[in-house]
Amino acid sequence: MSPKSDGATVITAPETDVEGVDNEAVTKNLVFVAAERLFALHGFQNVSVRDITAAAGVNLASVNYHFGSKDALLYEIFRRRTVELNRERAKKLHEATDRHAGNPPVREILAALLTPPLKWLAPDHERRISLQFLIRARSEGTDEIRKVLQTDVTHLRRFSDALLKARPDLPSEEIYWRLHFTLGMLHNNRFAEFDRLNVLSEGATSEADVEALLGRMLAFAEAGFSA
Amino acid sequence: MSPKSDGATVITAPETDVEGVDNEAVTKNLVFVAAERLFALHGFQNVSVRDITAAAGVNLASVNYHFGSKDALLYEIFRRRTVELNRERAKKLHEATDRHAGNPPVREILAALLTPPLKWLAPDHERRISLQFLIRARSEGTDEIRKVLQTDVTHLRRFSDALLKARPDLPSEEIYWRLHFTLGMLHNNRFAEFDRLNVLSEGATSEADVEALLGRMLAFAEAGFSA
DNA sequence: GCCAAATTCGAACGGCCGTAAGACTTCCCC
DNA sequence: GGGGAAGTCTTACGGCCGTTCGAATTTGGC
Repeated sequence: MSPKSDGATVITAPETDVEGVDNEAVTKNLVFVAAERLFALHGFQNVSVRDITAAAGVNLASVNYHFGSKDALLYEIFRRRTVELNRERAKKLHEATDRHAGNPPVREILAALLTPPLKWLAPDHERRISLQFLIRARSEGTDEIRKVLQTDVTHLRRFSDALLKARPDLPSEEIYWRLHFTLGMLHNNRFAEFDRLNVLSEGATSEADVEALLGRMLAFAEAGFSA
Repeated sequence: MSPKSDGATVITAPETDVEGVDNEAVTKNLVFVAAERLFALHGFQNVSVRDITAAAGVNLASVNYHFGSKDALLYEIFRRRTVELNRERAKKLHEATDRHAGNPPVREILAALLTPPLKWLAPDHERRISLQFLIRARSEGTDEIRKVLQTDVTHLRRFSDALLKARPDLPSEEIYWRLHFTLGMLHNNRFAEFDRLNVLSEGATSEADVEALLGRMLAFAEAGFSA
């Protein structure tokens, strides 16, 4: 990506802290934020350590000093954002469970799964770029990330269990497949796919209204589960 | 990917011809088949020209001699497989249109869109690896591929037009969004995602039965369009 | 204000990459 | 069977990559 420009090459006001507060200007945080942004926009393989440190305005050796390696940096960003996103989802699922005496309907379960990432997608949301990062990391990440995605399904199981309970009439495999389909819909929300959709619809579709998008996705997925 | 092994490192019986017949052992075809396979399994960036030529059992310079560059090789594979897949889809859509006096129902349109790629997904289908290649190339490809995907929507428009006609009651934007969702479901059919699903379902799901998978996807998507 | 630890810095190393140059071989047409 | 084109081979070039090293600098506790 070297020949390209990036708007602002130096991150002046990162909105994310690495460990606590008052470390906005700390090198480690500058690297974290710049790397997340560049990985999300251009992909892991297309961004070099030099690109990251240049964008962050720090020394080349910073990545290896603070994170150990480029791979470890990617993994740390991935881990933190995943935890953050899944915590929001789990909280929503928990609330829905409380609201419905331990057995929420399909729509509420799907809402708990889809609402947090779609909220992040809003144009002015501070996690907008993080969501793009997560989507990319899922398919372009390192072997370690891929292994974690395949191995650690504890978070996802909360949702499949809830769905199994909400639809005891369906064969369990059917539940898993429909969950798989729903996740496919979600992970298709990449900038590039939106651009393609906008060309196809000649501007009739706008992903800026995430509330509307969430409503459409929920309606589509819920109908799919009721098939 | 150099440290890894790949089962068979030398392609002995390629099932694809570059231009006509009787060129199974021709260098260009050996490169084409080996590259498609390696790109599909490991991704474009993780496969070097040396990996390809070694797997094909040909000289290092073959890629640049026959295709011009590594990028051009990727693009040629992408273009050929895309044309082939879209031809099958267009044929099915055309047949459905004939069968229904120019106005096929939603399910038949979706079947024309989904059946060819899902057929390719069958364990013994000769295009199984090609489909994985196409899915990967869509998100990991070069700038040129990404530009083509965004610019050339003529093929996709055949399907959106058919859907608009089948559901004139729906706002056009709604049609485009639901088509976008359906494509998301389709593009989620990667080996890695199947593995994850199998772990989650503890083996209850099997992607080997593509007929059943097609039926599930069609049912889910059709229900989504009927929401 | 001192000292040790933590951090930042400039510079370079070894390695793999895509590509090209040039010699050599094979093929095919006349 | 001779000659030119097409294809194959060896070799290496220039470049960017992730990482590391040792020196310089800053930081924080006393």
